[in-house]
Parts: sequence; structure tokens; C-alpha cells
Amino acid sequence: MLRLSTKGQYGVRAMFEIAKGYPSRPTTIKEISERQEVSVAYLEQILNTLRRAGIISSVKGPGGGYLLNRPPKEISIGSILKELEGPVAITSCLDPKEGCSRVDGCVTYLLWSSLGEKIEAFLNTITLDDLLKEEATLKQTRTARSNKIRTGRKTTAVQTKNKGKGALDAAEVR
Amino acid sequence: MLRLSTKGQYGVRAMFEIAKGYPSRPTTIKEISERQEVSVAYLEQILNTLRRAGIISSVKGPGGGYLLNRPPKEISIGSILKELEGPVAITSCLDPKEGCSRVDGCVTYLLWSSLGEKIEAFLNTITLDDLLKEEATLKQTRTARSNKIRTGRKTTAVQTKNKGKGALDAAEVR
DNA sequence: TAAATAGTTTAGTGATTTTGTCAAGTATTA
DNA sequence: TAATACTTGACAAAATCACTAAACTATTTA
Repeated sequence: MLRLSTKGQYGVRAMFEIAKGYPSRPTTIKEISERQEVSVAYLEQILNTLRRAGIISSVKGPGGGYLLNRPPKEISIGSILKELEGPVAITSCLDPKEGCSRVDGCVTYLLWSSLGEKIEAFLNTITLDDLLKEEATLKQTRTARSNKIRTGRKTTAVQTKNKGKGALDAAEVR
Repeated sequence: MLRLSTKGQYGVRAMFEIAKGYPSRPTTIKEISERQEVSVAYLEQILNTLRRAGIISSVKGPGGGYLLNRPPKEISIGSILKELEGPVAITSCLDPKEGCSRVDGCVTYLLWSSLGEKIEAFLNTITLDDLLKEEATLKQTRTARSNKIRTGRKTTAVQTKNKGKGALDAAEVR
């Protein structure tokens, strides 16, 4: 339940690839396609939306590609998903485009709006920068994994590194 | 994005109606259908699932209907949704039935699993009892509304009443 | 014991959304 | 000016959703 569409997922992963080139190296659709295993045609659609939303810019011609308009730290996952999928609306009664006549007397209205707000708050907290840090620790883990059993829990080293708030560190996940 | 299916929504609303009859008065599908504006046939499907899951019982014959198997306080919204829609799986890679080969190296995996855990934790906190209390305060609000402008924020009276943890009170929602 | 009440079970189906592909075109730069 | 890259819009297969239909089974009360 509460499945996120592939469009949103691919969008976040594409933005992550573009963030890797920040601040100056443009990332091409082809690169993103290969690294994230998403078709070029579909990515064009997705990145087009994000460009029109002002989150990224495109540079044409050889050596061209996509660039972040702001630093990774200032681009939240929530802002990406909002452009690709619209605002979080757990139920149709919470969708600005739909609404519901029963709202006033409905006991579940508050429940869903409350959940939606929690989700949005979380997604607005996590940024592309957190994903970049996450990638770094993943690489560490991969090289150090041979003589360790993975617990699903992050290592102590990670907690030390991502000491800031908002990061996807162990304390937040477990 | 992240839309909950009507099946889950109707299920929660149906359970709320059944909870109103707790502990002894059985609620018929017809009653639920009329009060919650959901078709009888669709409710049959939904309640059947919940009955098989052991959350409710059915009593056949005249005077029959559906009953909660446990007190409203012990039935969480999360437990209802889990039966109707399966576990929270924001992405297919988190679905036990699907999985993903890229998991180990995927920077977004932790992000989605973390979000899913937060959602589940929230839904497991809210119970049918909270909805019953919510209904009571809604009734209060409705009668007291004539000389007040609704702000979308709950009144102070509500905050005082639902002082326990886990309730859908103002502090949790805003 | 029969009639009324109420729940059970299994299929099926139209509408909508998702998840893309395809093709032709436009823009930029080495 | 060739190579590279982005743009746009149409289109369609596949999946899911949101139910409906119909025949059935079980229980209780008159």
C-alpha cells in the first residue's frame, strides 16, 4: 500500500546522478540511463518536468547535460516528488483537485491529513546531499563487507560521519 | 502521490462503524453501507478479508452482523490496513513479494525503507478508540460552530480532552 | 421445519492510471 | 556542418482499481 510511482522513484535517482556532477559538470541523460537503468525516453519526460519546475537546468550541445540549480543540500526529496507526482494526498478528499462533501463530519479526515503532513515533513527534511553522503558510506561498507555480516543497521562510523540533523543516519532509520 | 486505495479507506470507516457497537451490538453491512456511503457488495468483500484476518467476527441470522474481536483501543489503523492492502511498501524493491537486485548499491533504498517505517509506526499508534473520541469532539464542534469561524485547528477543549498519547489531537496534527 | 435474515465466495468487467515507447523535430557547439 | 543533445506530442500495452453480479451457505425465530 501507499506505493510511490516509478516516475517519482526514477526522478529522485536521476536527481542524485545530476547532484554528483554539482556544481559544474553537466550530466547527460545517457549517463543517468546507464547508471540507474532507466530508459532514455522516459528520463527525458521526467527531467523535462523537473527543468520546467526550475529545479534543474539543461545545457545543449556536446559536453551538455543537466545541472542542479541549487546546491544538493537545498534540494529536498519532497520538492522533487512534488513536481513529479503532485502534493501528498493520501486520499482523494485531501486532493485540492477533488475534495469531498463529507469532510466536515468525517472522522478519518483528520487521520489522513495528519499522516500526509508527517510524510511531507519527512521528505522535506531529506536532501540530495544526504543521498550523496549515503553513497559515500555505502562504498565504505562495500569494501569493508567481506569479513562482516550485514545487519541492516548502519555502522558506527556512519553515525559519526552524518552527525547533522536530517541525514539518513541509523538513529533516524531504526 | 502515495494514494491509499478506497478499499483501505472504506475498511477503516467500516471498522469505525463496527466499533460504535462495541462490545455487544452487532453492526450489519447494510447499516455500514448507509452511514458510510459504500456499496453493500464492496463492503462484503472488505469485511470478509478482515474477518478471515481475525479482527472481526460475524454473527449470522436475524439480529446478526459484525463485531470487534478486541476492544477499540487495541485495534490500530495499521493492523486494518495491513490486512486490506498488505504491508507498507513505498517501492517495489521493499515489497517482500518483489524485491530488487540493485538493493545493495542503491542510495534510495534506505530512504524509502525509512519512510515506510515512519508511516507504519504512525498508523500503528492510532486506534479505533481514537476515532471514536474524534467523533465525539466532532459532534461538539458541530453544535458549537454556529458562532465560530473554523480555523482547521482543533479547539482547546479538544486538546484537554485527548490528553493521552497516540490520539489525533492538535499537537500531533499541526 | 420453513421463511427470513445475513453473511460467503468467486468471477467478471469497465474505467482509469501507470509506464513507458516512438518518431520527428529543434538547438548548440566543436 | 556534423555530431551531440534536448523537445514535444502522440500513442499504446499492461496493470490496477473500484466496483457489480450471481449463486451459495449458515443461522435463527415463528
